[in-house]
Amino acid sequence: MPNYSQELNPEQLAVVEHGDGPCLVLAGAGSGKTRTITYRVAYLLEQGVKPEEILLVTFTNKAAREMIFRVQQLVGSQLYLPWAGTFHHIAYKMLKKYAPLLGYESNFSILDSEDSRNVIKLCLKEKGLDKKIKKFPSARVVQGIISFTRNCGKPLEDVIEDQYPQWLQHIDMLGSIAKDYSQRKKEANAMDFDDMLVRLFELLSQNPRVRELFAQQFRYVLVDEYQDTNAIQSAIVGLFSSVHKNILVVGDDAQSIYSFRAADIEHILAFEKHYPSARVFRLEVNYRSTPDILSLANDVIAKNTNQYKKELRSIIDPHVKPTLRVCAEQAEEAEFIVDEILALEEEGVSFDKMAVLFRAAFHSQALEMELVKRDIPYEYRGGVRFFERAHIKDVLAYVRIFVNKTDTIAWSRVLHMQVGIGPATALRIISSIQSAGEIPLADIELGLSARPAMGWQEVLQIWEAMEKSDKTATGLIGAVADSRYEEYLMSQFPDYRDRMQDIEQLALFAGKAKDVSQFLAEATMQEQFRAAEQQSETKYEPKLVLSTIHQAKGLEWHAVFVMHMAQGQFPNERALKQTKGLEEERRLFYVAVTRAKKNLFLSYPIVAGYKMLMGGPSMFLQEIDQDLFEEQRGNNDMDYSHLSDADDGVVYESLDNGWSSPKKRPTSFLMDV
DNA sequence: GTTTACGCATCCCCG
DNA sequence: ATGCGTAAAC
Repeated sequence: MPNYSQELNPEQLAVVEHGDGPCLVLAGAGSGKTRTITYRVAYLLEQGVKPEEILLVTFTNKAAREMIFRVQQLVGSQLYLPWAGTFHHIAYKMLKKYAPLLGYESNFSILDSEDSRNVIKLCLKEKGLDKKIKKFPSARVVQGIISFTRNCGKPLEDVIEDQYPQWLQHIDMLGSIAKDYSQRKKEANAMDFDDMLVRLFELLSQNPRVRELFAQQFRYVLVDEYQDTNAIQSAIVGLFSSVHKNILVVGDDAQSIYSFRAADIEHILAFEKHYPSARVFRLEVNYRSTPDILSLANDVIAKNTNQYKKELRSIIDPHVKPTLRVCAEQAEEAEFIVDEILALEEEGVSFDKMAVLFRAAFHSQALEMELVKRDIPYEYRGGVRFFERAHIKDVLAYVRIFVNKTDTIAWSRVLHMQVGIGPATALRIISSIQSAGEIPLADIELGLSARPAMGWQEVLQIWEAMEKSDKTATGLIGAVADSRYEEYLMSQFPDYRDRMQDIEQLALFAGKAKDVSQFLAEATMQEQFRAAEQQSETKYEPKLVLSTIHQAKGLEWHAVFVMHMAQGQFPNERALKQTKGLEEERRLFYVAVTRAKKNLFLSYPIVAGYKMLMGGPSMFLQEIDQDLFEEQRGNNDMDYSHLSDADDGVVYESLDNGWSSPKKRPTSFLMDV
């Protein structure tokens, strides 16, 4: 059993030993938040609370795994916390059981965001909106509008007025598309990510008996990262704790950075209003960063007004002031970063103890070129997730139709893989299957001509192989892979060997799942699983981390570089147009600097690429106390006078392959049309 | 009528 | 890299 008073500081201890009732824990960056939660759980268990009486909601799967692991270490046994996980995991578990109450079959499919976008494309096409008759938002934008609306709990009109005023004239059409989209999903017995939350809320609010059952069971509700919850999540949490009122939320309003997916800082700020009897605790002792870094961080966040005032205190000895490096251009910024990294490595800081952070993914392009040139191993956090790779999704689509024959989205994917079957034939086959109901696939009359018929036969062969398998997730994947899929990959892609290896990894992952639906759900809900290729590396090699700031949240490194701190880039121009956008950008900067333990380097280029004038230093650099960092300038002083007449000739050109824009923009790119 | 091949725009703010 | 619109091929 842990020795609480010895292993926790007084602030943390107070939270852990808090009795009953609502409770808000404002946990600053690096203040031992995870530690506090895990000790709290251990404490509750020690008080005789049963594992199934604790609901522990986290933001990511990784956080859930880590907390479960650490609680296990504390209580020293193979403890099972059945209700610890992300909102989506918990929702899935409940929805699976109560699907019929909501009009779903319990074998419902889960659509990932690409699937859902494809359905929206169909809806748009149906309305004749695919042609550019009149300007209409793209499928991606429509998806964003619908998703945001559902998560923030406001009417569509409000969301469009606030966030998408340029589409106000299409408001009725958008509403109609949202309806069509919803209906298509329902017909396919499928839920998208938002449905997982919306349907759970429906289940609890419309079925008092179900709500009572869970609310009675959950004597203690704990929510991590509460500053990033959206309206529907916050409502769900409220329902779960409606009987015992033992709701403990942990978060840091200063790190609320997910408003683009409807997270709202107001939930944490208004917690006391919502739960008037709430006790508030603050964790302000920071175990991560030097005082030099924290002084800068505190000064950054002090510029925000909509927040709980906090002051992080360091317990570490001073080290060095943060550095601000003003660079002539992107290449020099990259060189500077690489030079510093090599110098630190020389001092014994290995590459994996350092990270370069940036506001937007493409900011790292110039740096990556330099890293390749200088032969520095790095890993880019981001890119296509394992379960979103095309070939993985192909195989999953076969498994999905096997589990849920009405999954038209998966069917469409399966059919389009066949040569000879295009959109028209696919549609015909899908509607035949839908109306056929329980009739075996092979018996369905389709009346196809020769070429499509051949493709269909191949699908049937794979289906039969799945029928003959042991029907476990691993067996089904094997059946698909052993059938014609390898040939298909071979015919389509030169790198088919790598792709087949991924599918082996998939089969391996499938071995861990309870049953096939569980496997499919896990696969779709694993937001950050990319382990396959990393684990199969022959030798472990420490790598420098490149990451967006969003992805860096919750992590820490010995040395952190925040690059591209130029006006227009960070704060991001588009983000500034949002209401309360500036404060969120500032929080993002705060998140970035609080990742650093010992060394913090800030940098920005004056020009980037060819003839592109950056906007000078970020306002975040200008507004803070200039004594809090050491400013350095590059050696090669350049003459920028030729750029000052940046009239309508200024062109935004990115450096390489990616996608350079050939069109001239009417004004500086900073205006961002 | 359907499918496929090919050129060109677009994806990039953030998960 | 991917996704689309268009035009040739089945």
